[in-house]
Amino acid sequence: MAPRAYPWVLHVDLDQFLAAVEVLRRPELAGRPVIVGGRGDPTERAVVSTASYEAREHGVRSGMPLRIAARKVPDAVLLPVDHEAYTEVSTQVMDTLRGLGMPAEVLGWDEAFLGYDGDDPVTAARRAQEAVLAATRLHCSVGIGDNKIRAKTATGFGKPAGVFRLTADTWFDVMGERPCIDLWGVGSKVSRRLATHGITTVAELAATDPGLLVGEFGPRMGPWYGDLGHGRGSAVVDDTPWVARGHSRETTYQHNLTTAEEVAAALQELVTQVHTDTEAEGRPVLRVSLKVRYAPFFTQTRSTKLPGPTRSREEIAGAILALAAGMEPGREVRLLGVRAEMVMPGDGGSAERTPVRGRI
DNA sequence: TCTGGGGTCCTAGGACCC
DNA sequence: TCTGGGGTCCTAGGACCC
Repeated sequence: MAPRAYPWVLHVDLDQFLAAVEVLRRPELAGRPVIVGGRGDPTERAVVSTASYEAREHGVRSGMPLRIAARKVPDAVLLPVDHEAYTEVSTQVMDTLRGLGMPAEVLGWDEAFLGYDGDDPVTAARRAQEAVLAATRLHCSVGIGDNKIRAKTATGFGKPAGVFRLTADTWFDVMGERPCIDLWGVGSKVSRRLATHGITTVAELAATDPGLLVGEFGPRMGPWYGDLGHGRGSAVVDDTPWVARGHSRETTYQHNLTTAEEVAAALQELVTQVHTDTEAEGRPVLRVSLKVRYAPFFTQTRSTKLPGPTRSREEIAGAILALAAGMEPGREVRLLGVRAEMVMPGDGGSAERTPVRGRI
């Protein structure tokens, strides 16, 4: 199906996805606080990926250091992240959704937009929930909106396992008095910058002079934030398969690297991983970047355009090592990362991009 | 409390060219 | 001797999301 706008957009979001998958294969964990993150070892440098609702009751959140989470909930079950397992279940979920006859735009492991062209979106949402439950025994929440922003926002009010509808007519009743940071795309930094202009709620953001927002955030982001305040956005659901612009691998080392030899060996490993990822797609690499996080937590990135597209591991390694030559000697390294940007299919590597912010 | 990993897009400044 | 204006490319950094 060619991407097009739909009168209704459904946003399907699995409830506590990683934790739910773990409980599925270990039913004795049902009802217990389950925390999935890192290698499941709270003494390591790692963070929480997903916590079950029982663990969230104790204040555990995604992104929290595993050590802190374990301290908050001493009797929690800590489990390692199992990418393969989640990918497999995610594929089942997305195939199930596509089987409903609506286009599905997949957002990650556990989320998708569906386009619905009919007059009973609530029934369509219930059908999606039932189908996912029947196929995988997983519960999901569904937000219904007249565009993607409102559908995505609605989902939060439907959790867990519910359905919620949000449209232009109800947007300000539901969201108007909420803080701007509740908006999808507004984080802590932007919310603070808005606050310096006295803008703290969604309704205030919507009422702000667009010129002020352009002055503060630039010609693209300014109008984007203004629209966000109104809940305005695209209703186009695009189910064409995702094509990555690049691949990256990074590692936070359990013990800081201290010697040039350690750094060189670690970079070779990361280059090999990234090269394997890009080769899996058979697409040449055009640009590489090196990310270095020095202890205690200072991050730098360096990137370079390659002389031409290449599929050679050695050429990529050479470019990364050249960038690494600029590293500060003698400084302990907490993290190293390597990224490779590939030529986009059907493109010499210089074609214009379709901006997602303008599309969503 | 001490901060993962894999992605995307936007902005800004400098270089370079006409 | 002091110095325009616009366009494009490249790189670094910022912000956000799942």
